[in-house]
Amino acid sequence: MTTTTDAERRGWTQNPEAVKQDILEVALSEFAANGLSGARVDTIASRTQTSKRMIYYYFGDKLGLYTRALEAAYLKVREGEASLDLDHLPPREALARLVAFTFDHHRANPDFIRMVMIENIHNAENLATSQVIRDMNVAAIDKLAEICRRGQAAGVFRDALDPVALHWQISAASFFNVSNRPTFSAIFGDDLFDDRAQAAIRQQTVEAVLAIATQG
Amino acid sequence: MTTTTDAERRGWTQNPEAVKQDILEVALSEFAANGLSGARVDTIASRTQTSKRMIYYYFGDKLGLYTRALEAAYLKVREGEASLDLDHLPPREALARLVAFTFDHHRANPDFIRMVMIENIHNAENLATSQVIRDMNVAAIDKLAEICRRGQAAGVFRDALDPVALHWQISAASFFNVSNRPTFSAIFGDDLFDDRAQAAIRQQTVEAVLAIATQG
DNA sequence: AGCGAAATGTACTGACTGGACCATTTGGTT
DNA sequence: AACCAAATGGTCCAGTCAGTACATTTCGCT
Repeated sequence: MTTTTDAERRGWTQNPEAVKQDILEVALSEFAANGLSGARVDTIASRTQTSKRMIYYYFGDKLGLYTRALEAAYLKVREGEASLDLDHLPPREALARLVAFTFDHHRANPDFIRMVMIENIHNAENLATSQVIRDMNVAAIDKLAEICRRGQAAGVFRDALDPVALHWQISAASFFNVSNRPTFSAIFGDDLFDDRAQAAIRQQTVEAVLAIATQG
Repeated sequence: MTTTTDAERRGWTQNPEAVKQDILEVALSEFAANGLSGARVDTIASRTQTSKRMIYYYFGDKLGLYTRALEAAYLKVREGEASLDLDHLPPREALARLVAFTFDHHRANPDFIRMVMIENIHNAENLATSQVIRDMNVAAIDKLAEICRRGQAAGVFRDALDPVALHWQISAASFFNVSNRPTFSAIFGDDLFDDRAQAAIRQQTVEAVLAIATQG
């Protein structure tokens, strides 16, 4: 992870990258847990190997730190998605796999979901300034667009099928499943969130998306 | 602040209910806009006809005010839903109408959506303590359960059809459409949120839900 | 016509919190 | 081996904000 092997002696050694990374990771979890205004810079600092001084040294201010943490969250999730290869599957199967994968992947990354929730509360003001994030996301939809193209060429998908609208459907289900779990289970109980029920929900979602995509 | 003439001074009539209502409405919009920790009690007070003193007099503390505002948001939305009568429609049409209505209704109540988002950020801790809200929501699903029952009796819906799981699907689409609009349009542009595109998304959602419900 | 409880106004405070300041150490370069 | 910029530590400050103390007004009830 870091080269802190010989750097562990004495109080501290200069290690800018490791310090930045340390701060970012703690900040991400703290912002995800408490929101932008709810998070405390002092708390972040205390959970770090370094000090508050370093936060301001590297990130300028609280908002700067938040923005970088947001980028880090997107980056981490998009990296996880990159491993998915669907080119060898026929269109319907590829789409089904993509939906199931997205569903599971969101479930596995609650911190990312929470960061996006928080960003939405703030009207995406900070995300809007990050070209990095926009590029990442536009790239993320390419995989889906390619599946749509193949499906239409094969005549199994509708002609009027907008990849963005389809992405919207997939995201809606996968995102909501994580973002609204607290209120949903407070009202209706936890039953829908155990592994068996989640598998059923996922299957339901796959079917719903396939129904939308399929040539009627 | 200003010299009080007799006319102005008369405005000082005791009117507890109106004062409470005034505070609640302002609080709702302020909490919805800025979140629990982001909202400022002083700002709420200043936008009110009354003073900060009254907020603490009637609501105890910030969290108490927030909880009451959350309840008010739920109440307002559930009232709007009550007007929907679907008993005279056949099951499939009733379900289609319910989905379309929910989609539009969520769109029309962004403050409610934002309050629920905020509550999810806080792990529904405050919602969990409010029996009022739980009752309201459980009642809200009755309408859907009745449609499911009729559809199954008529043989047009699947036997294994959980009303709660179906409600989950409907909510996911309708909620996400409002909650994630900022990030979504920051990344993919506003196109998906003009009236024409929204009508298409709504239709897509209706089809998706019908596909799930329909006897396969 | 006045008593008392409810309702309201004004001014204040104690704690928290983001951020700044100054001093010190490190490590590469000359 | 001296120097300097980058990196780090420790401490403090100035503004903000939730909440409070104290005083005053209203009004239903006798």
